Amino acid sequence: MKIGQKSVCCIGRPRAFDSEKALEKALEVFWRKGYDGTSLADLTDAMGINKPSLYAAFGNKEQLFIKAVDLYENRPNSVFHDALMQKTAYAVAEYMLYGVADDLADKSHPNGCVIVQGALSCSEAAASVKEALINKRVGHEAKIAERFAEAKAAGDLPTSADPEALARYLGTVLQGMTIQVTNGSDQQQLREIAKMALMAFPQPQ
Amino acid sequence: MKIGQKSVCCIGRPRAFDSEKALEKALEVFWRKGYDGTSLADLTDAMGINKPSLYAAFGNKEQLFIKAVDLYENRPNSVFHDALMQKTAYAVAEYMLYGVADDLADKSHPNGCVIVQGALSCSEAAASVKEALINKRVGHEAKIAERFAEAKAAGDLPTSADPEALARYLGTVLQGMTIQVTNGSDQQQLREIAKMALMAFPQPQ
DNA sequence: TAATTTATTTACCAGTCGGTACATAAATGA
DNA sequence: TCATTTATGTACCGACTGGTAAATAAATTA
Repeated sequence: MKIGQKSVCCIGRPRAFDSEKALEKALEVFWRKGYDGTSLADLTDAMGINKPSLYAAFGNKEQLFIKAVDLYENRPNSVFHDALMQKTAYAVAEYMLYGVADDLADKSHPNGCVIVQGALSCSEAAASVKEALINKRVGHEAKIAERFAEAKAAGDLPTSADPEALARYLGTVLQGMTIQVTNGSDQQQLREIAKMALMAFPQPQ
Repeated sequence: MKIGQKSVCCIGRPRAFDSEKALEKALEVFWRKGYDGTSLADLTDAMGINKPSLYAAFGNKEQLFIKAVDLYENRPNSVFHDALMQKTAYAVAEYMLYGVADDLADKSHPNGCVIVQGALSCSEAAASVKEALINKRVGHEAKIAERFAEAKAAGDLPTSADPEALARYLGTVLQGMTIQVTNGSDQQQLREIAKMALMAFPQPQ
């Protein structure tokens, strides 16, 4: 609905910070410290803004967390979406296992996965956040199961295969790998785990 | 060093609570809420004592957590120790996977594993607790690797087997299963995961 | 009974928690 | 220039954080 006007954007004083970059900073803190472990002071320090700006732009701590996790899910190099587009169920699992291994080993961002670690055990104040993350994890597994069901219909998984069980197994290994990296496992070790996990997966043909 | 005297125990006013039971209550709270998510008020409420008693008996929040986790590790029905005593490496893995599946499905205690979830992502105040839990997880895997190395020497694992890689894979699946149960997986589903994970493990003979 | 030792209760500490009221600053359109 | 709108900085809110000082209570030994 662009109307060729010189008005930059909106009425009122323009915000002095980049909303997206501030959200990235917030994500990094939540990722590192979890929801309960992150204070508003941690957030405003990292984001370079003060509390009223944070509340005006993002709602409150909980809504900021959800927005940060949404950003996390839609990261440009998200392994998840690319994996689902592989040609066979085996290739999907393989892409996801090695892709996550490589991503987890990447030291340019905090350890692990914010969806797994953000609010695993938590205070009552974080209960709704915990539930939101559970829904995301379950939803991801459901999408994998759906992809495996397609593969089964397409004939590249045996008729005896259980798409949901396969998805749960794959999810289990991926979630376990996020803990392994916190334990100190490096890229090679994570890829070894991926390789072993694949041995339990129905081979193509 | 029992000397047959009628003195019950010690000098001074006796404590009015059962130290072990209070510790069990503390464990349950930490298990459910994690270290950051648990407040001293949560603890004193659950333990039925007040703060000065807690501090006199257990030190501080951090020391109480460590003591609670020690209690957790030495639970009577701890799968871990029993698993290591099985006759073959495969039997060790099998016992551990199915044992953990059953234990995780047990609704008489909080979900998951306090060693995995207690301080995965956490505040700076919990950094030392996080490190202690990492050490425990790594230590457990090291004991499994040791057991697998014995098995390899005994000839019940192929000479090509890598005991440490096998232990890491097993640990990964077990840790992933603790998250699965929080996601809502039931006993049957956890046992399915255990079954699949075993398919990647070197078969006996 | 008196002195000693330890546990409990109450009340409190400074610091931090998530969140907001209010005054001011910077942009807009009229 | 002026009213309007939105963002910012400061200063504050009550509630809660982990932790403790001090008084009292209950056991011991002498």
